[in-house]
Amino acid sequence: MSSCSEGQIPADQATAVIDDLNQAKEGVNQLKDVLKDIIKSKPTAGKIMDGIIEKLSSSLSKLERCKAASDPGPAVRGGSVCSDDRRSEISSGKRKAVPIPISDGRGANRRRSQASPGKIIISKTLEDGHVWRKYGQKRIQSSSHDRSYFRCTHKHDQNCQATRQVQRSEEDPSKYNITYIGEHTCRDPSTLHQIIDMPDTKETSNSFLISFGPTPYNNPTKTIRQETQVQMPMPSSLQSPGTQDCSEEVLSNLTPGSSPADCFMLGDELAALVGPTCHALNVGYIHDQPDMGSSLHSSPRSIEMGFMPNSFAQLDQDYMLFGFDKEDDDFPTT
DNA sequence: TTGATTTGACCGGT
DNA sequence: ACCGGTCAAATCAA
Repeated sequence: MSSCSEGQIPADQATAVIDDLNQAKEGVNQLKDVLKDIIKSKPTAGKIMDGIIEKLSSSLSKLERCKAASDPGPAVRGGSVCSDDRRSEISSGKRKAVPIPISDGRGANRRRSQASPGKIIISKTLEDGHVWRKYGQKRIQSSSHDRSYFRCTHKHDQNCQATRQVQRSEEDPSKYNITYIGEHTCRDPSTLHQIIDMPDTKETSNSFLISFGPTPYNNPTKTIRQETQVQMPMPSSLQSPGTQDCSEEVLSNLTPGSSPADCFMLGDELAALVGPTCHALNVGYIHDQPDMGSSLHSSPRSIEMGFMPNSFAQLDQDYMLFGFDKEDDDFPTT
């Protein structure tokens, strides 16, 4: 994706793909939460999911840059395109161009623009696959709960500018309002060796191949194996959308084309299907449009997971293949 | 000992 | 002046 040039990706298509990636990312986050017990016994599973999240974040960042390049209109404002929003504010001329005074350390370029809200998510869990370091907590006037401020642990060693703000929901204190600002540009060293760079889209069409195994970078044809076969009937939650609460909702993702009803579902039956020795993981997707239902089927050699309309993923011990079919609506369903 | 969290201070934007 | 975001010393925990 680094090869993308200005205007190469239409803004609307980029928005759709970004939206899909965002939902895939959140789905993996929820999956990780659901499978936390399994992860304890099989840490590799957790690392795999961390790798997925990292890669999705990286792809999102790249896509958003492409989108910003092809659509430099005002809609870009408020997005998390720039990895360093403070610098962007300075470069835009709107903010005071104050270099960080080193003398005291305190008081250096404090406030970020309130017009850059970032992406707001309501979640029951604070876990999102990234390692955050809390750097502040404030009582906010408009809320009865304190707001916590987190930055990426790799801010200094990898100059990762991602931050998030966490606040308990006013309506439902069991949930958190999480505002993500900036994109992760870091790579967790614990998973770095497991991740290869995204192949150029010219070679992979609409699919992205991510390797989590020790497979050499240039050997993408390694046989996919499935140690445990699982039969996966269509979960009831996938057949009757809209009746289950979403554990995480994207409230503001800066992509007007997405529906508020879009969310990931991780039914208990799905979690129950994944045994402790199973390398296959399920992510279900619910959409309010019946003709864009989720896809989920299994075979002895692979398991395809319905993430979202026009997308799929294959997960194995060593590979995860994400497919984002931009045009075809006839991805097979069972 | 080292890294993470807490917390009051500082500062910029409104 | 007020509010909110960030810093960094102090403190805590592993």
